[in-house]
Amino acid sequence: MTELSKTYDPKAVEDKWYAWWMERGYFRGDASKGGTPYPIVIPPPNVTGILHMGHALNNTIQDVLTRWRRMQGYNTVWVPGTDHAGIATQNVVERALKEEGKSRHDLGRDAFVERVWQWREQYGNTIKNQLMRIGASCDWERERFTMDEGLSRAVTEVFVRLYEKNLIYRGNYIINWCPRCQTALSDEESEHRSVDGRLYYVRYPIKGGKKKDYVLVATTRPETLLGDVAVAINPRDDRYRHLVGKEIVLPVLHRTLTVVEDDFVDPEFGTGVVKVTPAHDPNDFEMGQRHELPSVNVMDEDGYMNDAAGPYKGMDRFECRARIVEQLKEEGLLEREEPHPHAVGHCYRCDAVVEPRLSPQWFVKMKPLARPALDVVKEGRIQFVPERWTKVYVEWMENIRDWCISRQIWWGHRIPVFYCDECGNEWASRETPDACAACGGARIRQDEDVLDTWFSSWLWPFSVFGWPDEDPDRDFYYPTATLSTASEIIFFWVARMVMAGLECMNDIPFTHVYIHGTVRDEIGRKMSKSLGNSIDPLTIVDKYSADALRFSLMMLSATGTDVQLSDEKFEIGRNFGTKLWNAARFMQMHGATAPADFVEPQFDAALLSADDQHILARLHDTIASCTESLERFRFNDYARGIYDFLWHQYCDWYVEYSKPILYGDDAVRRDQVLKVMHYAYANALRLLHPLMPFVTEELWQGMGYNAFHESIMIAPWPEMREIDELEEWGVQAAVVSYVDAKHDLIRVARQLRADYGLPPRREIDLIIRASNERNEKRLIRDEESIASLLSAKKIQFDRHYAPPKAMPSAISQLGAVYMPVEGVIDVEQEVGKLRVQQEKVAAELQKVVRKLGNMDFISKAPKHVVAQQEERKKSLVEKSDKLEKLIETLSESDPAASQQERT
RNA sequence: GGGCGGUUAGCUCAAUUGGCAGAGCGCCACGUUUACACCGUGGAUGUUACAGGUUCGAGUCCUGUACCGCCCA
Repeated sequence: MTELSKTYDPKAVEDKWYAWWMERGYFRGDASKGGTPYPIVIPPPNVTGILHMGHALNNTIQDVLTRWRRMQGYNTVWVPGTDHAGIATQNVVERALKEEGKSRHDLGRDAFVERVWQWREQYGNTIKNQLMRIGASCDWERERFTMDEGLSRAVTEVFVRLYEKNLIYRGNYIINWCPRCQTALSDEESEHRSVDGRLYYVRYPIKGGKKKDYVLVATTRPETLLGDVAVAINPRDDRYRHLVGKEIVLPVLHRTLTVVEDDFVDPEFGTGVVKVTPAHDPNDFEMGQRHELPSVNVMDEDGYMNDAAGPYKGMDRFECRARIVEQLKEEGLLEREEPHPHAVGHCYRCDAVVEPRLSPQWFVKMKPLARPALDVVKEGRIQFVPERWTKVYVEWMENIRDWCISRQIWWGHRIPVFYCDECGNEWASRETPDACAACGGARIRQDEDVLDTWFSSWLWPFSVFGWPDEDPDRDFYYPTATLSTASEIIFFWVARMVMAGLECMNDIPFTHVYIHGTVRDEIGRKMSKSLGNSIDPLTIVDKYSADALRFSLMMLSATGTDVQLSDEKFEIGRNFGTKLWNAARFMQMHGATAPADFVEPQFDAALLSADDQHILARLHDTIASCTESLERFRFNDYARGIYDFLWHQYCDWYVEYSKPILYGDDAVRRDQVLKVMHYAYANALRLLHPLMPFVTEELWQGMGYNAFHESIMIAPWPEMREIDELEEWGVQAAVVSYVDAKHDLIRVARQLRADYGLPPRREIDLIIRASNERNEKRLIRDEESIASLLSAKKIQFDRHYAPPKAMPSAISQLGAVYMPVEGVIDVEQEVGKLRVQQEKVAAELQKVVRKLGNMDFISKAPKHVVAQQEERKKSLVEKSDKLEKLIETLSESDPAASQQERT
């Protein structure tokens, strides 16, 4: 046992223990050891990522689960890694190139990809190191990257399989296009945000008609009229029957448009007539298909207008919008415009306004994959926590649309599809072929596109375990246990993993999905880089310690609800760590006795005092509640449970109780107290370890508990003993309740002291009139500690005490407390105080009496509730009587007498 | 437009199957006490958003309203 320093210095400790844990290989998962597996795969952060509070929260959750299950003896593994974040990473490297005045095209594809790898070598470990700083017990030997050779093979394998099953196809459709990143996006990657747009009402002249013959069309994107091929009306809309068969003149370009009838048109929206632009709107595209309309694409991939835009060629899309509006005005074709807030898609990577664009892309056919993924959730084989997310998942699955997986970038898994320029063959291949699979021709080329990053992430729960190769680890660790993530990721990732798991492994990827809340700032805004309101977790680690960061996050986040953070919130964790530390120092000061065996402590029942029994019972309550809270993903209840035990049970009561004994000279009692203390403390440390790994390890070592288990990390999780088992140790339930009542008595007496403005240290005399003989005996046995807790010089026990004069007094469950004070007491004031108490009791009593007088209550409420109320009535009546008696005694006493005494 | 969540002490949030509304911070008073001022002791603070309903009993269940947030179109 080394002496603990006066204050806890996390900086000196955290790196040391992390390195030691690594060295001892505690994080390593070893399938060959068997047992019950408890695997978690990390939601892979972007390789470009730096740790933000959301990561800190999510990874603390995973670490708590992992460390807890590891202590419980599960064969645990937490697999870490990063994903290659195609668009984001390419953007980062392109930005760096731009500084050098180069573009990726200057380098060429191979050199550019090489450059990204270099970047990754240099900067890709940032988040890994940060996870280590917060104590994440990942098995780093298993660290994976989605662009690794093995994981890339998994991607190719899945692509080829799905291609061969016709579940992957290529087609010309409207997709979400980011003109800045110049790539297609999936529907999920286009984030809809409300924008203050305008709705423009444009006159489209009827061909051959007079000037007043026109149809009025409403649009939010006037620039797309350049690509119009028709106007559409609802076939049931009588207002426009006359248009059928007419031809319409497109403003600006004067092309001829047809009129089509389509149920899709909502007669209520705008004028009930819509322009049809198949190349620039998904609904119009479908209408175009239905009516065999041509598509006119008027925009290039960079968001500038192309040849088809005629005079507007070469103009930016927004500039073009403004100019078209101007021209329409000039020509008298803009009837009116009105404000029109509507949702507009934005690129989730660069925030540019997404442009619907007709282009050839690769898609995954989702319906066949979704069906089984829906079943496993509906059957409860996969459970969401909190449960409400099930519905979100189910609804998305039921309305699933095909997944656009091709991206027009260079960093990522290149689509393993090959084309033969000789025979036109197209095929998917696991290997890079030398010749055409059909004609043997050598003029073959690979598809230029790469795959969506999520196309590799959705394989993560099994690709990290070596799939598609045979792998004993995968047999053991798949399916994984819990997936912890944020709600934004349910569609992107969780849902797709379930589909991939069922498709490739024929089994679910995890049994539980824990959806944690969103981290917000102190005024409730989501933390984001652009708002600049983020709190950097590493700054918090430096300022308050990793344990404080972890503890505060868990304490504040009720299951799945959002967390509002500010710097000061981390003081909770820091203060708690300090409290813990000082409790250990206190124990250490009081003797170098070797700690008792805290697993099978073998207490001598005869030696257990009431307070010993009480703290043991409370400890086991806490073990039960912490364990249950963790099983139910109730992390804040877990944090609160151990916090309350250590601070309010152990430190506030037991340590205070122990002081007279430890400072006294009864060696047997001293040993007993220390034995109980160490037992309780060592167990509490273990309960706390998953949450505050560093300080608990430091204390484990510092207190010498390593004699039993060399590290707290591998010490067993405390085992809950039922009360009957505790009874065998000598813990009696009745005694435990007595101690609760004694605490109440002490509180009441302290209040008395405070009411009379006595400084805490000033010693007083007390008289206790116990309510019965049994309680009196118990109290007498505890006299020393009661006196110490109340700074009483002397306590007189007298079951028939009648105060000779007016005297401050109070009532507790165990009896009345009298405090003889020097000098006059204000009888009136004292009586007044008691009357207030009496009124409160009377009010309560009245409520209870009314309840018990209600026949409906007696007959309909469960028996135990009625019994509870009767018990309550009894104790209230008692209390009321005692108060009444006190008031009487006081009122009868002669103030003059005490006046005399004073002189 | 559809869906989900929220509204409880000054602030941030708890409250299991409906059964005595709690915690942390902050506030007030006292206190440097020989583990800890990152502390101790005591105290004050509630129309549980609003309006109905069900029930012996509602913060909790039902209906509606208002406001806030998120997701999807």
